[in-house]
Amino acid sequence: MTKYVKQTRILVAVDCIIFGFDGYNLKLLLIKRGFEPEKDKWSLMGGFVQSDEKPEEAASRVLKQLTGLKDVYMEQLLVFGEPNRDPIERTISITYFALVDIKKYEKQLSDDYRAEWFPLNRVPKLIFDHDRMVQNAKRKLRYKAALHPILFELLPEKFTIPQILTLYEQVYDVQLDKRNFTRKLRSTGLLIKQMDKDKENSKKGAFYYKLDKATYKEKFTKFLNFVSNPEY
Amino acid sequence: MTKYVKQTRILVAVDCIIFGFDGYNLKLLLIKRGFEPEKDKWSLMGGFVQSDEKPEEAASRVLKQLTGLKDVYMEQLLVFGEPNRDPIERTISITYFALVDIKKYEKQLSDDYRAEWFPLNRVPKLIFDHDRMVQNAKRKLRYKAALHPILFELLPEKFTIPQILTLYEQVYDVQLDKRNFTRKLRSTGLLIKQMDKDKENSKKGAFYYKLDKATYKEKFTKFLNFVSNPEY
DNA sequence: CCAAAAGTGTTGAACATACACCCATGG
DNA sequence: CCATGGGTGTATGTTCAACACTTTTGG
Repeated sequence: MTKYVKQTRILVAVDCIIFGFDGYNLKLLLIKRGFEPEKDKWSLMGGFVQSDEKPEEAASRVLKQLTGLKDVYMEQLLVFGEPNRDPIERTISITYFALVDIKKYEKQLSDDYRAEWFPLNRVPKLIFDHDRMVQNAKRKLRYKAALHPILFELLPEKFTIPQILTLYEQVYDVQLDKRNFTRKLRSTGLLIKQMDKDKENSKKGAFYYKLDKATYKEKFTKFLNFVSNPEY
Repeated sequence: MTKYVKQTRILVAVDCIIFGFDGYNLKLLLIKRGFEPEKDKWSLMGGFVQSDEKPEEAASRVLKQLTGLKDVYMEQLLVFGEPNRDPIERTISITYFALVDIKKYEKQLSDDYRAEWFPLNRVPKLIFDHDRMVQNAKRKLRYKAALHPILFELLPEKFTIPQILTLYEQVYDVQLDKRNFTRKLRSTGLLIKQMDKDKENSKKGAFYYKLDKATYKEKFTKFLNFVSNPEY
């Protein structure tokens, strides 16, 4: 059968907004662009969708290239498609956000792409419309995390309650009451208490917890309420 | 400057999942496809993104072509991009949902495209992956409408509380308590009571309301709670 | 006058918030 | 022994869900 005639074919790219949490700050992984235009400027990690590839496969591939990680939590966000967003040639970009455990990220790989983690409030100016992409992703992260337990994806396998608290405070830029927060968290049934403690951050030490994977999956679509009236 | 070499250019389309409400049932607007492949099969309304056009402009254009309506509530949903989803040539489709006041839709225009409204539970088999697109849009509609007052976009300028109740019941396929629902609705401050009544559906007659546009805009991003623990 | 739909009122339970205190321990 | 951060407990107000009754009017 014949092709669709007289229609414009367009370059399709993916761009990844990669969030990480180091225990203190929420961070964004950026790279220095290796080719023209805008060579050596800060940019999101991205790549073109190949001819035999689904967009989500392209996003996973790109993420793996940069971080060495697979099976990472990713979610499709907005498409950015203004005709002139890329000065070289029209390119439509599908954005994804990725939530990674920053400690699993292998430092040496970053050097290939000259990657760097930036605290969210110190992100440099980015190329093209990548600033808007980041804004949108931050907004979406807040929105989603207010209702679903996705922030656990940012934590290592073993984590403490004070760590989660800090994470939520970082994401929403608010102070939370640790007592009420702890109660809510425990009541979800998502946590399994471990026997050992993290003694790095305090003298008393804080118990480690693991995520109850079964409950996590089951309750993922249920609406939670860790943050009341979040701004997003 | 040179173009990006050796990359695949791909057809980019938009497909619109158009919801309407006739006072009794939630409906979907479909067309009979006018060209091969899959000519004369039921399909979503769609079109290719033109070379000078943003994707959202393409979606608005396509919607206007079919319904004659502009300034319609639209929202970008998922991108469907499997390499073989269109058998003729690879096409990536960006989906949008549109919420229209069914009464503003002019019947005669539909004939050009052989369009028809289908109650959501009687939607025929659609071409390609359009079934999945509809499923996704239904899910997203439920999700969004549980938290934000978007369903007002489906109602005419003047509407009654029993009408909104029916609408929510249709969307979530549940029975709601009219007393609790009415109280929640009134407490939002979104409604302005009119002096006249709709006498079509009951002997007593139900007061008309209008949407308070200012409050609507202001409260749009606030989380509401018309439906508790919605399935989505 | 009565059926059918609109509209108002009450109450107990669940949940959220605000706030105060004890615990463990490294230095 | 004390400063520091971890952890538990309680009282109060708000919100939600369950439920019963009155109002209006066309036929």
